[in-house]
Amino acid sequence: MRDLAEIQEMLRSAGLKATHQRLVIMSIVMKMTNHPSVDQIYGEVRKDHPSISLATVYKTVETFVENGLLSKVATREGQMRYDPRLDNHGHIYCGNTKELLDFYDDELNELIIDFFKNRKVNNLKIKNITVRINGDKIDPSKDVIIK
Amino acid sequence: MRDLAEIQEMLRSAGLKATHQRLVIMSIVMKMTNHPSVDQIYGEVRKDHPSISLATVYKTVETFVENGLLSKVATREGQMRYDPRLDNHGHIYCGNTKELLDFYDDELNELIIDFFKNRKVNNLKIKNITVRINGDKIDPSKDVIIK
DNA sequence: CTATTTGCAAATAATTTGCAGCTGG
DNA sequence: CCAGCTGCAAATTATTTGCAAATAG
Repeated sequence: MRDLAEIQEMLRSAGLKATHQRLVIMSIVMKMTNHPSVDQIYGEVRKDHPSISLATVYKTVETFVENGLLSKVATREGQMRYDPRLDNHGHIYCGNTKELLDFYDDELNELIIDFFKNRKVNNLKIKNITVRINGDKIDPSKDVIIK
Repeated sequence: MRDLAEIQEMLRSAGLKATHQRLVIMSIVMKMTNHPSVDQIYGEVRKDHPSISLATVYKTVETFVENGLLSKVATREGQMRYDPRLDNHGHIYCGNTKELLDFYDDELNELIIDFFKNRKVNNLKIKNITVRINGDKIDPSKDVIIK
């Protein structure tokens, strides 16, 4: 768990004012592991800080994305989710539970990087390449585990 | 270009009534190569068939997706697009032009299938695995080519 | 002090719904 | 004929915007 001073520093070095609202929102998003939607973030925020508005949550997470502090992912159904992890990773999307899960696999990353070294993609400046596994959880009360 | 009789047959064998609206919409989606949005489909539809309503286009493409005649993909920004191709393929998304392009690469498919043979994904019924390349077109007037 | 940021309420955009009337088989 | 489909308009949902008041640095 990161403390507020650290988040404050993170915001400053991104050139953003470290407002109360931003500190609250960032610390909550970092606590929520599973790619929350704006509504879910707002739901958490309002518990302790009911005066922070929904519009502020929208504006704030968008600011974070623009400044590279969060990334933004669409689910298969087009709902936007926010992810505090910025490094290269894949996603697992469970259509039945609507969960969007990170998955890390260096071997897969390497495989894909190697693959595209041998292909030439013309007229495109690649920002990133992601692998997404879509499926349904068999037992919704248990976790998905890759090994 | 597929003819109407063929589409009619396709609808019937999916257990759907071959209505005028469905024939028009399906033939237009099959003509549009680059993953149209509902609005883009509606834009084409109304040229020749101004009496077909937007709501009908929404309902119809959704019916097609439910019956496996089209697939539905969200762009990185969460906009829904419809794709007449159902086989396994990757997507290239150009952030600047908002184009969503199919890309076929058997070698990559095979690589990924092999990779997941050696991984065990527990508690998930996998529906599909897709690779998405996100980037920006360098020259928006030219095509992206992979070779 | 002042450029940014916030909260509110209203605006916009995308999609869904209820229901009466139409139509394919 | 009649279950399923369509068109319309209204409802819902998600997100954005304009602007006056608040505030970080």
